[in-house]
Amino acid sequence: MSGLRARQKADRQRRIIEAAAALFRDAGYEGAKIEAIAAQAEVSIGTIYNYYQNKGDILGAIVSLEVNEVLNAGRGVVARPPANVGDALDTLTGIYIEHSLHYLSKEMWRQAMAISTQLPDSPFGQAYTALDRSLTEQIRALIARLQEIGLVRQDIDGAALGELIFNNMNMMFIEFVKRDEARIAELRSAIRRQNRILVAAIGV
Amino acid sequence: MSGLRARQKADRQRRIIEAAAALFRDAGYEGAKIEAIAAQAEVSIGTIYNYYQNKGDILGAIVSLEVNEVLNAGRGVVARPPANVGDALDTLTGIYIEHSLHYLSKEMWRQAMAISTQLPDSPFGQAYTALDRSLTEQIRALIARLQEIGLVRQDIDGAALGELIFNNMNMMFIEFVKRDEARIAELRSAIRRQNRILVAAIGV
DNA sequence: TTCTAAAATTGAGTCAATTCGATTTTTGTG
DNA sequence: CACAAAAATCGAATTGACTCAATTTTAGAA
Repeated sequence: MSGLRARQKADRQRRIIEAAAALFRDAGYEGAKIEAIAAQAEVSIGTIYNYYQNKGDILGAIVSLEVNEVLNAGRGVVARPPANVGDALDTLTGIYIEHSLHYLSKEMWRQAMAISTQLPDSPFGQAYTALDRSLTEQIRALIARLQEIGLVRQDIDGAALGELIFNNMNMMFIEFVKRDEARIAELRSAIRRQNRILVAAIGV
Repeated sequence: MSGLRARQKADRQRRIIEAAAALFRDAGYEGAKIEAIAAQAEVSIGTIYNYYQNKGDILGAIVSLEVNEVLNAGRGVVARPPANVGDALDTLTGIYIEHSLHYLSKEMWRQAMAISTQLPDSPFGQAYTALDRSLTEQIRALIARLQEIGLVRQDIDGAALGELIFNNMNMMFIEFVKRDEARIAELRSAIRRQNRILVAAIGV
């Protein structure tokens, strides 16, 4: 059986995440005091630190949920890509970007990115790096798929290309979340413009 | 005349920066307490906050010095680029990367990057964004130069290409400073490998 | 059921960045 | 030189993330 202790643990963890997500959304990351999260989750401050090493890790848990959803959504595109290199890249990129602000505000993204650079060895820092790598791998998989189909030249270094595309998209996304007034549509078209150079170079 | 007040101000500012730079280097960013910086600079805590909005801005002032040096070093390459697209990009990128750890440790870079994402509207956040833009502009200038010389095709969208190259390099640099064990040589060769795809595509 | 060790919770206390009102210094005017 | 306004300095008090030793709860053996 699943034991009382295990059940309580799962329940407390869920309450902490729910309380934190609500407060991050309403008050912002800085505005959400640990004391308030603890009160809302009906646990003590100490318990929160028993579950998470620091405030950033709580945000990290929420970010991971989001990015994993994005990765899932991307699988479909890799499996059945549009029959055109430019569209294929744009569709995958589009899924990433459109989903990105579903649960996380720009401020939450900024904090998450900052923490992952500041503390690359913390649990969240490592998880974030792993998520970035998964996204890179998914783009590489798309390119490999396009090479199989014959839409991308076989002699292209797919691994390097995938990383290049991811890095550029990611950097554009970072700039995007840094400017509150930046719009998703502009971000997508800027990335499309940059990818166009690559598309011309790698198509058969 | 330059007034007592103005002279004292400049002198205090210099002392704060010198004290902070020394302590950041010796104790790390987190380890350098504001109280210690104040003591070493022979000013009070309050005075430090009169000159800088927060601890991050002090680091920001130091980072700006460094990046401006890098930009200066880059001018020479743009003026007289190597007679080969791949080498031209590699030389400029190389200057950026080799200089980067001259005054700033990886930990200082991590903190600086984190702060610039976390607080994009703080004085340092805006300065950092401006520095990134200047680097992008310099790469664009190099490409424009290569187009003039006839080494890069005229019909290439130089602005988009420059941004693409900068974004990729910058993202690689971020990953580099996140891993203490990463080596400069590996970073450069990874970037060269990615640029190779572009070089093949844009050369005449 | 009773008891003990292990696991988990708790919140008062610590630490360091940042604030802010009182105090001091500089400037320029008469 | 004397003086008042402006500019700058100062550090004690505030704030909020995080720690840790004491306490409570659970598991499971006898």
